[in-house]
Amino acid sequence: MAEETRERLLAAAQTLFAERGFHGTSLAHVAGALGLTKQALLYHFKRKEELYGEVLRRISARLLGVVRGAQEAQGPDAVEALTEVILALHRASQRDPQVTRIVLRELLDNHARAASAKDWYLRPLLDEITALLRACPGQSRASFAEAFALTYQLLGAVEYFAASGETLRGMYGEAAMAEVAAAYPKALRRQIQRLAAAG
Amino acid sequence: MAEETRERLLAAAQTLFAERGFHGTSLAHVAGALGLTKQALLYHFKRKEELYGEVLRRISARLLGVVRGAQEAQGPDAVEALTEVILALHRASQRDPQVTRIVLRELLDNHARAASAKDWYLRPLLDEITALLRACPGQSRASFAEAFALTYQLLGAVEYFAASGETLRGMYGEAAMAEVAAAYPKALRRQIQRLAAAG
DNA sequence: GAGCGCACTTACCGATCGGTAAGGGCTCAA
DNA sequence: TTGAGCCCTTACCGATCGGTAAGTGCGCTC
Repeated sequence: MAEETRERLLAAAQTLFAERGFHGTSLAHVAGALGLTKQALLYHFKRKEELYGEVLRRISARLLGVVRGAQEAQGPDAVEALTEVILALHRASQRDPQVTRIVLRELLDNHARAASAKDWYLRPLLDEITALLRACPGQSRASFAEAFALTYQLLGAVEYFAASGETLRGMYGEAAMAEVAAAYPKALRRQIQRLAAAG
Repeated sequence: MAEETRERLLAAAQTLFAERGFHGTSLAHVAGALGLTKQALLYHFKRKEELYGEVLRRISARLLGVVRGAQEAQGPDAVEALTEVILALHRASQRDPQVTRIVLRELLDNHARAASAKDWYLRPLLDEITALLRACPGQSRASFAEAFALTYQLLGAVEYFAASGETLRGMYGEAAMAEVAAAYPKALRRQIQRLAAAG
């Protein structure tokens, strides 16, 4: 079946793009991961950019799903919803660091392209978190810029940590980093509560 | 003079590595930025890795200089010193986003290599910030893991924002992002004071 | 002014890149 | 039994990659 091969190719491509980036990943390498030739890959995706674009599209849909899901699981309380959204992003990024890696790479590689695209694929995510933040009692009088700065601090804290995971484990050891990983969501939660609470 | 050419090659290489990554940067491209052939570059640096390594070495030395400088400019007050260190890193990353981009790329590309290197070139930076944090009254009873989590949240907030600058400007416009950039150090300062203060 | 070495060139190498062209084997319908 | 179409193959293309080998011109020393 073509559909199954397509899925497996996309999975292999996601792994390799995350690991080695767009330039560092060859079509032959992706196809080889399934025991196929690169022409089999080119049969399913006409160009390398098409393959990459499809990987990105699925990632962005999935991230948005994480955010929406966390948001809906909570009631209308903005602080709780914001907390759950950030923690859900943190959990997702820890469970599957590939996604974080690719998002970061996209930020680095295609900042020129992304800059001209008003509708960057992560923008809905940013806008939703910022809106949630401004709905919190502690930030009710915050300007867009102030709320956005806080959004980015939260997002940066989540994503940067996820991207660093493997390096940190190598540096400090598995045990020490397990402790840090346990402390991380608690610290995130505390930070959100401090800045979201009234007063 | 050889030394001057070497410096200019390193500067060009830094720009291109930041922009397109290790795999996406060719020796011919770096040399071409100076109007030279790639063999001129290979005369000064025997291998591509040697060029890249030298760029990394200078960046790490410079970052450590920023941290040490900010630390020494302050008195023995840990909260003030920590604040100044983080803000100095923020200013440096805003002034010269290339450095941030390369550090992030290194995190993504060489996590396997970096993981086996116990002395990753950014480790002193992490350790110093963590030590500063634990010297703050609000964190005096924090474990290493707890303090390290906070360190990484601060660092992530600084670096992720710097790496995103160009994309964000393209998405939200120059004016809006100028406001955010103005709000950012204030938000960082507030966050540090909240978590570092006694109580 | 002959010789020497520094800084750089042209010429070339094999490997690998993304992508095209053409064909082969398989299934299934008529 | 034949023909169509799907999925994948081998064969090949020009461009570009990092890197080697062998000069070349220029300035300096003796």
